[in-house]
This record gives sequence, C-alpha cells and structure tokens, in this order.
Amino acid sequence: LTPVRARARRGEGDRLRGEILAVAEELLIETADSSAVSIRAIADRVGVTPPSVYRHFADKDELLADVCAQVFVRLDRAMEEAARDAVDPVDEMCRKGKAYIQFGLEFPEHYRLVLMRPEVHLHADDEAHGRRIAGFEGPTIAEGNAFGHLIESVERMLALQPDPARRPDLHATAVAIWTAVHGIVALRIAKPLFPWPSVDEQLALIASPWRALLEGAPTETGRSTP
Amino acid sequence: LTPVRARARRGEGDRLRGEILAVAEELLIETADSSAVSIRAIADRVGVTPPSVYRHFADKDELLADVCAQVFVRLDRAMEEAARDAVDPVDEMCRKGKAYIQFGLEFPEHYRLVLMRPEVHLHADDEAHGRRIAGFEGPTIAEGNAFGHLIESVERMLALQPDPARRPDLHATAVAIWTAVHGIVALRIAKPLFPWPSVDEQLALIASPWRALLEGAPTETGRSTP
DNA sequence: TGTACATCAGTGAACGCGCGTTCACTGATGTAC
DNA sequence: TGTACATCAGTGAACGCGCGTTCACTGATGTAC
Repeated sequence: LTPVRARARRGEGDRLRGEILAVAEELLIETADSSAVSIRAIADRVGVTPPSVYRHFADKDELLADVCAQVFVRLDRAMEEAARDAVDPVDEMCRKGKAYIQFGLEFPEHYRLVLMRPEVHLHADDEAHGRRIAGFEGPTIAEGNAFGHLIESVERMLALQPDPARRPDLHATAVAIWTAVHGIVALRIAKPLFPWPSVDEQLALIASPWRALLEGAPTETGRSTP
Repeated sequence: LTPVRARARRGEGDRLRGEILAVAEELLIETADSSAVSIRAIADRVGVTPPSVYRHFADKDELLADVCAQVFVRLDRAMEEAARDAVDPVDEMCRKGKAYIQFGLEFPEHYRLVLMRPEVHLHADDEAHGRRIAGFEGPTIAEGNAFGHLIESVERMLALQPDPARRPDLHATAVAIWTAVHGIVALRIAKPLFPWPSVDEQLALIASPWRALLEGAPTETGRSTP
C-alpha cells in the first residue's frame, strides 16, 4: 500500500527538489486551480512529508517562483522550436505567435500562473528582479528569455522594410505582437464558454490590414503564412 | 469606539445588502487582492457580524457574483458615456476602447475579478447562464451588456464600408477589438513593472494599418480621433 | 576488516491562523385586539 | 391608549477545515581511524 520511497543518497539532495517541482506542475495541470497546489498536496503526491519540502525551498513563494521560471523556459523553447523551420521573417513571426497561443491553450493553468496574475510581492528595490522574473526581460538572451527572442524576430521582420524612416519602433512593435496574442489566449482561458471564432480566424483578422499594406508595398523577400 | 449601527427597519432589509456589496467592492479596490475579501473582512467593515451576511446572500459565491454583475454594469456605463459625444462611428469605437482600457487600469482588481479569472464553477447545463454572467452576452441589450453595445458600435462602423462584400464579419470584428484592448489592459495589470509604451502609442500602432487602409479607400464620412 | 562517529535527508507532532458556515438566541420593530 | 404577541434583522459562540511553517528527532549513508 505505502510504497517506501527510496531515500536520496548523500549527493542526491537535488533529486527530491526536482520531483517536487515536477509534481507541483503536475498538480497545476490536473486541478486547473493553482490554489489547490499546496505544500501538503505536493508532499503527499511526492510521497514525502510536508516539512521535507523546506529542505529544498525556503518557502512556498520560492517554490512557485521556480515553477514559473520553468514554465517560461518551456514557453520560450516551444516558440524557438516552432520558429526553427521558418522560411522568412514573417513566417517566423507567425509560427512563434501560433506556438505561443497553443502553449497557452494547452497549459492554461501554467499560463494563468505566469501571465495572468500580479507578480509575486516585490520589494521597492526589486524592480529589476521583478522584470527579470516576469520572464520577458533578462540580462542576456538566455534560454527562457522569450521576450528577448521575440525582439530578435521582430528585428528581422522590420528589416524587410528597406526604408528605415518607415520602420515602426522595435520595442513597441514587439509589445504590440505580444499584446495581441495574449489577448487571444487570456480571454479564452478566462471565458471558455464565450462563442470564440477559431484562433486562425482571429489571427487572420488581426494580420489582414498588415498583409494588405505589405501587398501594397512590396518587400525584399516573399512571404509565406501557414 | 464602537459606533452602534442603526438596525434596519422592517422593510429596509435591502439596506444592509447594499452596504455589503459596496464594502466588498471597496475592499477589492483597497487591498488589490481579491483573496483578502473574506466574509469576515466585509462584515467587519460594515460593522456587523459575519452571520448577518447570510441573511442577504446564500453564500460567498453569490455575493461575489453580484459584485461582478455590478462591475460589468459600471464598465458598460463608462463605455456608453464615453461614446455619447462621438462624432462618427470610428470615433465612437475609439472612445469606447479608451474607456474600456481606462476602466481596467483604474480598477485593476475589479477587472481581474471579472475578466482575468475562470468563470465561477459552472454545471453542465449552466452554459447559457455562464455566458450571461460572463457579462458580455445577454438575452437583450440591457444595461450591463457591454458586448451587445460593442456589437452595435461595430455594426455602425462596418456600415461605413459601402461594399457589403468587403465588410468583415461582424462578430469576429467585435471579438478582435475586444481581444486587442483586453491584451493591453490585462498584461499591464499582470506585469506592471514591464516597460510598457504609453497606451496611446499602443492603440495607435494597432490602429495604424487600419487607418492606412481607410485612407486608401475613402469612407462615407470623415473621421476624427482624439 | 571492523568499529565509532559525523552528516544530513526526511519524519512526526504540533503551532496558530483565518476561513466559510451553522445554530440557537435576542431584542427592537411593528401589528392586532 | 395599552397590552400581548408575531416578525425578523442581527448576534455570539462555536464547528471543522486546510493551510504554511516550526521544532526536536530518527536513522540510513558515508567517512576516519
């Protein structure tokens, strides 16, 4: 009945840590309710007593922050992977957008956790840290820096406009794209019963005026949208 | 120290009900944390004991649902009022969008409560009800039916396009507009520390391709955007 | 090879807390005679 | 005008719950001699 958990060897202290993080995520997906993810529930599922968690995490906030960090890494990875086979910058952007939306719809509770709640309590001088854990701004373009990668993609896309004077602002454009896909994902998660058009329809409608503009003013390279 | 609360007269049972709703909202704004809004905290602030709340609301869910309904009515009212002096359908749309965003930024915790959380637990046959309490779809265009009013505005705007064949889908367009403004508001609420462009900048960037298209194809009436 | 000892991953019991909700009640307000 | 009574808004005390966290501890794992 009670499968005896093998105790970690001396050097393997991090094994339980990993299991805790994995289970926390598991519970998040299953219950679709982040308030159901308690230290006790996690410990139960891992097969360990609640206090053991504190050997690996200072408190619940730290644990959740780590889960969030993981989620961002995964989101970033999904987008990077989707963009790998892109044939041109616009295609790259479309693929990233789709991957972003798919990620949110597939893991709504993850998405809610990291992008639909206020950031965990931040102290006054915590701003930089706050922005970093926001997952969309990092000191370097490291793994998990989804916004950094987005910026790069937008840069490539904007370079298609040969006249620098007619190029929109880089940061503002990236934010606009992020905002657009977030709107689609976040409202669906919050209001699943609303009669939403298909995601493709939504994306097409948003993209249509841009497409029309681009067709009016020919670009350096051809475009292909899936 | 303890100001004695005047007890309601026979017919005035609804007075406390109103006070409870008002205080619940007050707490929501002040604490900016909907989990801090407990029956006990509400009762305390009203100057009454917790059980009294149950004379007016079946349980906490009903209370919160009522607060949400109020919030939607207010949001709708804000948009309708903002649109009153519009000079043309496009102006009307812009004003509504701005009012929507302003409402969300001014009452972030209200906004989160009704548009950034999953709808309260719904039973299988609760779909219609669910959509109704979503606040954006009602049986009639009554007060509080913000989405219904949005649809009407979009209809007027689309009518500017004289060629019906080139008119985009009504519902899809309304959803696109809702999604766009929601993205702007919701991300700001969730990530206040992110270096956002100004709201006007964000709106302008979204609107710019449409504007360009409209300028290319003249409409029946002139446009004016604040 | 054997024994004493240090390490430290995980335990068991308990803490104090705030929560939503219940129950039998009190006592002012209004009504009937 | 006065008294007995019904109504019902609000009370006080308590319930059981799950939570995050603490503390002194146990006992297997590894190390030194």
